[in-house]
Amino acid sequence: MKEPDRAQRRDAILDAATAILREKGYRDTTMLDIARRVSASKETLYAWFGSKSGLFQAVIRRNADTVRTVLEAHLDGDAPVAEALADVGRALAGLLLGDGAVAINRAAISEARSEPVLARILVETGREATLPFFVRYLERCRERGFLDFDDPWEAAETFLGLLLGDKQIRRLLGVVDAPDAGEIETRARQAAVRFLRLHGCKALSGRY
Amino acid sequence: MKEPDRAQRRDAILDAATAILREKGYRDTTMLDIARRVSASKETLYAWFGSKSGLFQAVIRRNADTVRTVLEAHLDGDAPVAEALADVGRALAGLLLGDGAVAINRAAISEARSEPVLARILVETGREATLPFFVRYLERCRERGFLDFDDPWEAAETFLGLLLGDKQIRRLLGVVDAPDAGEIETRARQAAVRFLRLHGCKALSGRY
DNA sequence: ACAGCACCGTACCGATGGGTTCGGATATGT
DNA sequence: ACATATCCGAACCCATCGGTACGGTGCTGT
Repeated sequence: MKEPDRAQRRDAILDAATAILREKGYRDTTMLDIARRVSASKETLYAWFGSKSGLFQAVIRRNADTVRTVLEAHLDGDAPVAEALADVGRALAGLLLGDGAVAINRAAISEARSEPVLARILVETGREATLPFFVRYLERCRERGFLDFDDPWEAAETFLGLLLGDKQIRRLLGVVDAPDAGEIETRARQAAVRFLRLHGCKALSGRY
Repeated sequence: MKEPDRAQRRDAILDAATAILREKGYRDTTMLDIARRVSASKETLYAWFGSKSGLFQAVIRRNADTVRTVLEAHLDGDAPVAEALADVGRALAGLLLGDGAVAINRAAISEARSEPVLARILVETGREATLPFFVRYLERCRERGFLDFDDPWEAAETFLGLLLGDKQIRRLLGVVDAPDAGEIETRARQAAVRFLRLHGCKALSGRY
């Protein structure tokens, strides 16, 4: 198989795995399911990815890449702080509360005790790869006198808390649906407003 | 078996189930494991609880009862708002981030897609049974002019977000340990302070 | 044209665990 | 002391699924 075909096929397999993961959850997603959906054989899946866990590690990595790319795009402009925060809040809320991320997080959590590989990959390529950008952004704002806080990592976690509340847990438990565009918008705005109320420099009010 | 013995035995079974759940996770906890630990037979387990799911529904219910009891105790005094918030924050953080609740939440999340029973019970007996007390408390504070907000449910979620940040998710993913007493203390205090900064009535500063 | 490789489809293996059944033991109530 | 109900322990049934092996097929590069 030629290289471009190969990459395309690999993407198709990961797409199928993602789709079935969303439909049935990790435990109930069998390698045969995935093989059938893309008209591949189990043998090929094992040849390419080694194991079920390996296949889903690839799924997680690919997903995390797209998330990271989207996120960084919102943090390198020089928009007013309130807008930048709302922007990143919108993106983050949409991604983390969406069906895809929920399915992946469920998978990682299901296996967290016996086989923490998925969880480790998820955290490494997700939070630990993405949050530093946000932290650096917050520090830049502090240097310019727009924001005030002691620990930027703690501030970042505060923003996450304000943005998500306990909605992410309820999503994982399956008792609420993914937020629509309207809810995402209000969550992002509220989080930005409240974060500024906590950490915005009073002296600069109105100039954010 | 006499009634008191029966209740005691039931408790022993639920204790064993909880312990093994914490050790091995839901999927890897077998009915035989539980039976052996309490020197019971699988038949008895099925006679009493119907199924594995039924047994763990009972585990969740019993756990939720103790959580609710603890929580309510912190909300009916007339301590200063800041102290009451810190109190409930301490209790909540200790419980929700502890090994027991983490194991239960993992179990519910693992089964959330195919068999949402555990998740439903968890939410019904947990959040939906407990949060109303907190919401009523917030409303009382608003009536007395100590707090200011539009929607008490949203305010309650904000408090949860400030208290937990994304620590609960990282706990579920197994990448951080349960917080020690010191961390719980600072989380609770910080959450209370910040919540008051957002929703405390300025006019009453210093009188909370 | 032909050798070689990758791939498909299917059958198979081994282990696991939920749930059921049954024989024998123990306790309860009369 | 006897009848009844409950419980233990072990064997059993059965479905599932990760992983492997194999025979057949089509594309690739020479």
